[in-house]
Amino acid sequence: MDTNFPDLRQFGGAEAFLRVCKPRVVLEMFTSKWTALVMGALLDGPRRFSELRRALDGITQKMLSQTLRTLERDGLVTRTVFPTVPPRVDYELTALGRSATGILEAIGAWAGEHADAVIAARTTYDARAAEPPRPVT
Amino acid sequence: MDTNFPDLRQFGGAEAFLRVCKPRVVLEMFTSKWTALVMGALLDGPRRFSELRRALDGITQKMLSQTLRTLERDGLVTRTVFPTVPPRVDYELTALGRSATGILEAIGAWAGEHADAVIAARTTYDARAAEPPRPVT
DNA sequence: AAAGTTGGTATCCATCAGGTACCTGGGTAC
DNA sequence: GTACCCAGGTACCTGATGGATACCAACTTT
Repeated sequence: MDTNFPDLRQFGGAEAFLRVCKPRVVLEMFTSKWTALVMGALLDGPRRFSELRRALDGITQKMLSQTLRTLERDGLVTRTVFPTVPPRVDYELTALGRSATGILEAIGAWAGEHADAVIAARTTYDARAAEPPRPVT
Repeated sequence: MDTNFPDLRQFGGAEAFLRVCKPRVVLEMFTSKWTALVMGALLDGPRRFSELRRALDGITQKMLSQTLRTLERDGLVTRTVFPTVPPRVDYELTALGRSATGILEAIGAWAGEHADAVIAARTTYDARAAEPPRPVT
């Protein structure tokens, strides 16, 4: 089965390839700790900052605003400021953002089917690694 | 649209929730720099260590063996040692591992459709951020 | 005897994500 | 006066990730 794994030398090595690889860009959108959770909390519709902060019980202000800033920069979330008093800021998934949650659903679906197998494999592996070393007969 | 975002307080906060969240376990399988690339290089069939090292032009021995060790622990890859000389070690995707590449394909598919939009959004956002600050009329 | 091949491990170091703590600043409630 | 709400910003600290380098144990080749 000849799948088309690229010849990385043509890109100047793996490092250079990773910098131009679009799936990698997408993958990195979700690698940060809070991204998926914040997007999940926005699925039901727009939310304001303090609502999110409560929904994501335990997130710090810094990480919430940092995560939202990144999502906004990537075009996944809009930020709307109402110049009322007290100030109010709404965050809402864009169409792009909603479509991106499809990836999270795919991960969730696979996790539903296979996460237990992964966890079991880890347990087995760790148990084997902890065994007393073989006597060198 | 009432999607079922969990009440994190019931888990003792987001931090505690993340520790038991299976999609999170799966997500973290792919967060490390080389995982996806190594799995991609194994799609065509079993490969030995030095073949992978050449295919992943630029990866260090340490990172390759570390990544493979993690994949083996998660049950995605098997490691077969041939006690020949010089030593030979084959790595091969398990059925679980092959099914996990489906996630990478989903990411790749979404990237094909939307990565440009994300990149464009970033450019726009960065340009706006670099604008001279508004005069406070 | 020296050097190469294979598949590693050990050690040190730089970078960075994430967390803590404290700041702003206008307005309201006590 | 004091304290707290909102929506953040900023400085500093730490632990994990990953990279560079050196070393290793066979055994073969030159």
